[in-house]
Amino acid sequence: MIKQVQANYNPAELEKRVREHWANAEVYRKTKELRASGPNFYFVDGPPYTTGAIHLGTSWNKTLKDTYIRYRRMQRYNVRDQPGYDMHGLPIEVKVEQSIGVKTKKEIEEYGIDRFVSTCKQFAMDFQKRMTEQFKELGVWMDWDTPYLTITSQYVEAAWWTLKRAYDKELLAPSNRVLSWCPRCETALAEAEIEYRDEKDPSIYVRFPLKDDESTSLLIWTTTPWTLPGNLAVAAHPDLRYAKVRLSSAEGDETVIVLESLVEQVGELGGYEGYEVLDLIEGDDLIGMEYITPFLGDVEYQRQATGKWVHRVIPSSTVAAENTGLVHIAPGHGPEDFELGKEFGLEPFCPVDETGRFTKDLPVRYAGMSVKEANKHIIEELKERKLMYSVGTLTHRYGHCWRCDSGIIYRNTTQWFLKITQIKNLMLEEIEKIHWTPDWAGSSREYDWTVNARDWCISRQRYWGIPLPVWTCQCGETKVVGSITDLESGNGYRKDMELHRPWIDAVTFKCPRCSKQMRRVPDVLDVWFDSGVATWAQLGFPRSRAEFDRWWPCKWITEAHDQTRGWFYSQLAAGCIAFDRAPYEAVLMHGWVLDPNGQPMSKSRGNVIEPEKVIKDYGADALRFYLMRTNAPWEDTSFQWEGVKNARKTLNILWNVVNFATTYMSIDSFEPGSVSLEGLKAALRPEDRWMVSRTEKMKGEVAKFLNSYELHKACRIMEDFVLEDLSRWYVRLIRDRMWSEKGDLDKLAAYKVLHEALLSLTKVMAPFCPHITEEIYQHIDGSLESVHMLDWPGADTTRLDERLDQSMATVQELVDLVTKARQSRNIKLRWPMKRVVVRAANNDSMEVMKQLESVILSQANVKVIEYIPPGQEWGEIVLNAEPNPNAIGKVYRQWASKIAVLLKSRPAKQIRDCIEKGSYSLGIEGQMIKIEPNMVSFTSSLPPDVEGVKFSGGDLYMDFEITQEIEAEGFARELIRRIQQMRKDIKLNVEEYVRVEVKASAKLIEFFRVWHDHIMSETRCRQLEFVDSPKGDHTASWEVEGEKLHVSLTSLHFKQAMDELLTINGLSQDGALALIEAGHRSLTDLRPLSEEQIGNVPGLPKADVKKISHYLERADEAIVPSKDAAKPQGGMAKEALVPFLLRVPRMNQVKADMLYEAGYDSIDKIKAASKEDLRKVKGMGEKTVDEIVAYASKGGFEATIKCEGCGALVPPDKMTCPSCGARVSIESLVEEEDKGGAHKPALAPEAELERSFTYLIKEEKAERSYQLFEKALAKGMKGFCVTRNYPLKIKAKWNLGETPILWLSNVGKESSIRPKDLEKLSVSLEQFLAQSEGGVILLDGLEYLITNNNFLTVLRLVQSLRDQVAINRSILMLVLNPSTLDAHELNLLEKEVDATI
RNA sequence: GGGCCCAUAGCUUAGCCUGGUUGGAGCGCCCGGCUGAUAACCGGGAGGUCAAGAGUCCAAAUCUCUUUGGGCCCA
Repeated sequence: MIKQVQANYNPAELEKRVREHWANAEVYRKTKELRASGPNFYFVDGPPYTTGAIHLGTSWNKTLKDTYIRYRRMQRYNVRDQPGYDMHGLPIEVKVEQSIGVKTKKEIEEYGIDRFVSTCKQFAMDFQKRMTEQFKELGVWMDWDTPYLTITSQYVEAAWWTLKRAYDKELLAPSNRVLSWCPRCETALAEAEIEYRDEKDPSIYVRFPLKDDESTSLLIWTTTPWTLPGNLAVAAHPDLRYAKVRLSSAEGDETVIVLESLVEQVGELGGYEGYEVLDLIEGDDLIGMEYITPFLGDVEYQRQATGKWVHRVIPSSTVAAENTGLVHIAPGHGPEDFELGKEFGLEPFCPVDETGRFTKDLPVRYAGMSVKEANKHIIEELKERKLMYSVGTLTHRYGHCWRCDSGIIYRNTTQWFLKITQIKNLMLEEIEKIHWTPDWAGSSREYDWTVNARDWCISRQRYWGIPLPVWTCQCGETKVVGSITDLESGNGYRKDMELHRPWIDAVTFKCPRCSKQMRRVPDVLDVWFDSGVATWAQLGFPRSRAEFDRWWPCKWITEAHDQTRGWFYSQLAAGCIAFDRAPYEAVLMHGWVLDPNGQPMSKSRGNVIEPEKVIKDYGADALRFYLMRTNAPWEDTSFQWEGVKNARKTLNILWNVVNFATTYMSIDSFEPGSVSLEGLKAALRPEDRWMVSRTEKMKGEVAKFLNSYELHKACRIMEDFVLEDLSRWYVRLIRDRMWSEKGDLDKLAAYKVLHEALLSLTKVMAPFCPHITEEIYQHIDGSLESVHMLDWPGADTTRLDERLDQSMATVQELVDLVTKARQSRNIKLRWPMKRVVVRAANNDSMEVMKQLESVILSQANVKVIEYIPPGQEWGEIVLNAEPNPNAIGKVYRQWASKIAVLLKSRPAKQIRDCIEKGSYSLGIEGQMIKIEPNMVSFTSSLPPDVEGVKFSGGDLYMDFEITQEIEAEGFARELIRRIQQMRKDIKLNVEEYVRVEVKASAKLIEFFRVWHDHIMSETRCRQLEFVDSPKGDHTASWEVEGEKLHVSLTSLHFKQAMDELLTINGLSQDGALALIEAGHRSLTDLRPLSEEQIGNVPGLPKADVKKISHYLERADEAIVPSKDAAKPQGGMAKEALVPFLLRVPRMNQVKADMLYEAGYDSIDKIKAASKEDLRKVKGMGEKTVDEIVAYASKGGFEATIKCEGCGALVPPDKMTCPSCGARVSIESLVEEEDKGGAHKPALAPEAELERSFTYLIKEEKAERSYQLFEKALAKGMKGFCVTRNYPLKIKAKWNLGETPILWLSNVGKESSIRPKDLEKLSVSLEQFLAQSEGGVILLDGLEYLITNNNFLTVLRLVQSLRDQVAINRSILMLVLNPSTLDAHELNLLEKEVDATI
């Protein structure tokens, strides 16, 4: 069944409602169950890190995931969608440190590792919950109830198992190396944990004097002075040429060795003006040269250091031709230095402790000083000791700890490594097997990163992480625990123990070799390793294999490009270690959401835009649509509010189209399932077939782009479909058809096509915008509980019609051209155009035009289309022959002017035809004159008022000739517009009456006379006169289409008098006007008049005369309202009731009898019964009860059904069609009913409305109210309807007879009342109440009045109306959509009325 | 310093792979229309050295190279 949607698209409310529906009906669970038997699709969620609220990038990430999960489900895949959270690691430790106010590891240990770790866990859990809520707000469907968390024992076990695998394959081993180190966190860092940013550092050139010749120095360059105490060698490139050079200046000279090519540069830097190359030395020959290291005297280690290469020049081909070409080597302070040191037997001397301070290996003046601090002291000291050649500063990129931002240092320690270098080739092969989108994400980026990868240091000297499962013994024995079972043999193991530090540290093993105690290496794992095992950890592997065998490996993942070094990599490495293959098969690498200026969003920049804010303002669907529409997924998106706004606008237009469709379809009770497109084939207009074709094309393209991950293109296809095809074209074309007779096939065809288009769009859009599509689906179909349970709609290529598509494009172009031409000539679309002439480019295009002629006629507002067959000229084009006197004169001299005259007088076409064939001849004075092509040129001119233009279908001529009729109507409208403008200018009340005097040409006045009445009614004019000199309150002159208009306008000041007179109950507007025009402008004026005198007022309707007298007599009588009438008790005979009951789905004779015997002897009683009540009746099952309630609340007992066989109407108490005898089928209503959830309207307790009562009827959409109203009317009561709906629609839908309908609208027509004008509304209502003793008023749309005024004002109106109703023994029904008010207001309203329904 | 990606109107972008009339849209701006989708909707207009430079070609937004700026990932 088609249900009309709410008039306005309100995403906040809609999305909340949809999510409630999902929750209440357990739609997510049911959808998964529906697909349980489909092919498996293992999706793995890259776990976000639980350290803050989600940002827009996370929103995009989850949106992409959700979209594809939904899409795959629609394709019937059984998708595994467990969300994950990454919950260990330094970031959380840092946050917790801040919250408990500690800074160092020492302080943490004082605080207690157990307390610290518990706090970390709590912190992570809190954020996990918070983030989950935010993801739900986005409409993401994942298995939120059972996420995988990296902190569970199951997860830890999987990580351990993986490390054990690595150990067994000799890929896990401790190693002493120089690594990046964070001095604040006091732990080693992996490459992935270092962030680079610009920083200023000293840039110093230092003299290393040669041992054999201290007057000559090697010049080295460094940005880290603090590494100089650790210097053990200098590296030179063996293949480059160096120079020994004397640098000189006025102040002295010195001799240094630097790279030859850098001599000049170095000299300048040292402030020298001249230089002399003393010797050129090949790098090779420098090798072995001994120098004096700067801290030789001070540092015990340096003095003691032994080795062939200590304090000598060593060769290295990594030395670059920069700075001096000589590189200071400190093997304890740099990875490359370390490697070189290993090669040349230099120990990694590292006088720096874990907090980044110098150790006691250095003299007291440095010991205990942080290296950063030491820099300036070292610089000073080197200056004093004349070893400093030059000091400067340099801005360069320097590594920082990813969490605390401290500058990293390099230290030499022993850490545990995964030997990536040994499995690199396998990893590279696997990268090539994975399907990457875009392909360079894999072939370039991931490949490049992996090629350069080094062994992965996975040990961290911290607390909150997966414990390194390595136990060691003093004797050197090592044990790696690969499972909880392995752990059970340890001392201190307790069942189900917490596997985190410090608890795990208590577990020890007896060494199998020496029987001493083995203790755990106290490190925890690099948190980047955690997520690497996600694909098997979440399946419970290795503890259980079943899930693993069923799902693994993962089919698809999607994350941002920063995960190249992150999750893409960690999974690849872990997978290759554990299973010798990549754990995922396909990757979509997406971009980042940058701020509006293209900068990454970060707290430190202060440019973070929160997704919640965006959702609050525009809705999750708009945000999702924006994110996916704006860019290719793999490109960064610079976030723009405008973009989201625009997305919302698109959705709004879609909503409006749906509103349009459902309005008419629901009025006509259109059943899309009752007809097929094939069945309607004969009734389809060309534009319908066009729409059908467009729909199929759209479906196919969306699928195509989804498959290629070009979501932006898919979104644009859908957007174009909504805006261009539906809203701007098809809806425009079919609008008129909506108003034709019910059951008209032509209309039915439009309904069906529009419905099909909307349903198809809803389906393909469902993965992108899950909320709005759900709401639309439930209104236009709703046969399943959710749009997300539907199958993906394949495109029906047999319905494609490329040619028609092309034709329509041509027609659209034509209409556009006409619109454009109208605009440039200032001819409005509402002035019909006399004709257009199409000169078709070919037969095909002429056919096209003819086929779609009706479209052109209506959309271009043209009276006639004329066609000129291809190849022919339009007969009305005038061809002119223009003689060229110059050319003619040269040949025929004296005859030239005569020839010219003759040429002009002959038919130009004939001349041209002959010339085209060869030549044209004239005879003058017996001479044959031959006209050569150069002697004449041709011009063509169009008839007056015709404009010609080329278009893709040929040539188009538009005839703008304005006939008398067109002109008359046009000018009348112009005058109306001018008068209305003048009314506005003097700020006249829109309801005030005026007198208008017009001076214009005789022609215009003639036109105006034709339209006289129309002009008056459109402008609330009581007197329209044509005079020579218009006079009045306000005069103006206008120039319209070359005509002069002088208009004067005078307010008749009727408004106030009208208002006063209309307080007379029942007095008509015309009556009031008549009184005023007769000079009776107030109630006081009327009092002295006799009934006869009143009767003599010209133009006063007889009925009004009575009302006035009545009013004058009644004065202030008070009538006490009676509220005590008993409610009706209508029982029905069993035989009468049962047939009604039998129409309820699931009902049968036995059940119906039982119901009756249980006391439900009337329809009303059944309607009033709650589910609980009905359940008490013996034999009533839950499902049956649900059906009864659903049936009753949908008005089933009152509804007729259209017979599928013959179309006749079947009354509500019949099961067979009275006309053809076919049995009607009743479908279950329960599913639809459940959907609304919270807002189920209360059922009307009685069928009869009580006189003198005011009712408040709470309905989402006024249905029941109108039924009650109809009933009251049927009993002969006079009715009065006030509604914000369009009156004709109401009339079409309900049988209201001649009942007056007052339209609440800002349109400003006579039959309408502006919603702000409560005064007028109350006057009209009171008037009705007074004139019809015992009438019934339906006031539909109370919320509209409330939003346009304020609540209390409306409440006062309700009070006064209620009293009037009671006095007049009438009935007032106030219809209200309860969801638009808050509870408090609703309460107040309910107090004021006599009964609430 | 290296790898990858990006650069088109004030903003967001299509077109580039496969070179070819006048580089399309949307938003914003200006002007207008409609008032039976109306807290909407529709039309028109102005606005572009296609980041800069060089090359290939009859022809370059498109292909190639260089430079500049931005993003990510690394040294």
